[in-house]
Amino acid sequence: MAAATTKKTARKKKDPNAPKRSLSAYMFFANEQRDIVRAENPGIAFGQIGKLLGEKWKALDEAGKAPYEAKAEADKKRYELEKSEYTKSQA
DNA sequence: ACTATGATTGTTGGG
DNA sequence: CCCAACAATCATAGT
Repeated sequence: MAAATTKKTARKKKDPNAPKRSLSAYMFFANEQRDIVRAENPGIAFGQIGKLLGEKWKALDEAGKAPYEAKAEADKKRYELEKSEYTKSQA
């Protein structure tokens, strides 16, 4: 299997203005974990961190995700704004 | 109306 | 520079 291109996230602009998307709770969570996990695991490889993070992510309680979800919400609003322009411009 | 998809978001670390 | 697991997202299009 040489061709491991796996173009899952093939950057394909489908929208004219492409308001992009909003971040995910994971993105905010990762922002903190990146500091924590990596701090506790100095020199940890991305392969391990990725999986380890995911496990911990779900290991968190609702309250744990709360701050991250909250950020995701705020970010979504950010996207809404972009979309607003995008839709307007599109019309 | 509903569903399914696609595109995107950000992290890590190295060839 | 880009990729890949990891998770969420969630707006849009299509039927």
